Amino acid sequence: MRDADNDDHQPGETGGPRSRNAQATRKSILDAGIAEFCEHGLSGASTARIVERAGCNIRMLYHYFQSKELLYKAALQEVYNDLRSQEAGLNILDRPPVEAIEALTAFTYDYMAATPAFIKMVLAENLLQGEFIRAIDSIPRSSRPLIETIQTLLDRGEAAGVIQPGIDAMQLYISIVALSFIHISSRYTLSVTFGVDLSSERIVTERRQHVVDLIGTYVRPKSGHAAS
Amino acid sequence: MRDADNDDHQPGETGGPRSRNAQATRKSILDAGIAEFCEHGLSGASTARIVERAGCNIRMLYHYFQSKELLYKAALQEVYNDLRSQEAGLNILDRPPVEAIEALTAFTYDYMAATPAFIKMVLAENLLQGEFIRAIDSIPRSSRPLIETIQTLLDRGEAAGVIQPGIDAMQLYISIVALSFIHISSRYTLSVTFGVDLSSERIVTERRQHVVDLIGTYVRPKSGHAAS
DNA sequence: GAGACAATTGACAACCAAGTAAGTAATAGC
DNA sequence: GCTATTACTTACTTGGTTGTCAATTGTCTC
Repeated sequence: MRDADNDDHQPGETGGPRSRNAQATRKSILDAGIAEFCEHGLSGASTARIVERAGCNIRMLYHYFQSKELLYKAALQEVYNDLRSQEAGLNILDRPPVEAIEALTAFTYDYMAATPAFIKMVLAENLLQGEFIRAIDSIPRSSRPLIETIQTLLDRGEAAGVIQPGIDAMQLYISIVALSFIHISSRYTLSVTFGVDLSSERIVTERRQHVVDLIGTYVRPKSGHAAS
Repeated sequence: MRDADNDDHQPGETGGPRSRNAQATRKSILDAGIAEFCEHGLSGASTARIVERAGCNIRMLYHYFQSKELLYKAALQEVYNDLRSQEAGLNILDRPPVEAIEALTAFTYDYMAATPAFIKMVLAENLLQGEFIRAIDSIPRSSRPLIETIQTLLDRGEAAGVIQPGIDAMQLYISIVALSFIHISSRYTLSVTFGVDLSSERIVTERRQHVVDLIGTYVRPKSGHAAS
């Protein structure tokens, strides 16, 4: 990304960082934007605070991103790109169906636990009714390949008698996300209404087991003839 | 709170509405506030739009609620009160354990589907890190009675051999909420990434079945000796 | 070292927000 | 009827917002 790209005035490979480090400034603004949007949403975010976090002048934000909304759009794209590229490294098709689905569940759970920024950006975007995510070229239908992979696993497992017939791949994946998502996305409200700290390591670990169990139990055949 | 209910200078029951309808004005501002906070969150909400929706003057908002934040707090309390009072009418302890848990699941699913304002307020409040929900007297630990009810059902079912031993009541309830929540709370982002309209009646109905199934399968004993 | 150009900046304009002061007018009690 | 109360309103202040202009400074090429 650093040098293999689009600067039409690129004066050739010199090896050192360009002038006063434009790429680093851009990145620091993007990161600061993600943090700020996670804490305050789009309308609550302040461009002044963003550049304060980034340690640069407000003018740079407009120089690199034109407007607060375009920065938000770039931030949204960034967090989705990260998820998709991590998913791509999973290769669950190589594994036995039930094991593969449990691995996907564990991966999703761990990803959400490790990446609160993704969840917060998703919350913010849903409060905005998906106004921006629709307009990012790389995102629409980007989950389709994963759904097809899950469907393949379900078909294989069903044929082998190790998976309960009739499970819908999309509903299953939505449920995996749901179970991995809620205790982070609604951490504060749930913690208060239960009187328990859901961020505690004990609860997070217990829940991981619970979620993998729940999905594992669901996909296995009910009638106990798990042969083959 | 101090001004929440019966005015202490209530001059007796006269039958007609009080003077220039103070209660109706207050209620219309509260409702308009809920709608506005659902659409824009706390910081994105505009007091000018709220009073426009409510059909009254901006000064009335400050007269009845003192500030935008206190109106937000009142709105949050309102949506939680509604959920708790509906839950209270369920009486699931009278029913057989598995049936009771499936009924709770169906109720939760239907409530979330029918009450998007609850979900949106929860999202907004979590983006605010639960700053306000903690400060509402009636809410902290308000889910505890329900968790105890679920625990009682699980114990009974376990003793009768109709429920899988070792299930944690809180984790189970979190999962029920999760499964009922996600397709509403993340409707826009999920619809875009899947390329499917999750609000469609077909999907919503299919998902209800899926969720009840998932929970029902999980709580039943795995080893097939569902006796008694 | 000189010059050029890109990265960066301080100061500011235009705007919109929440919240307020001081008043108007409709209703209730006498 | 008249007076006191109080629901309600207009017009405004104050402060923060996004976005911009003109100028400055660092770095690279010559």
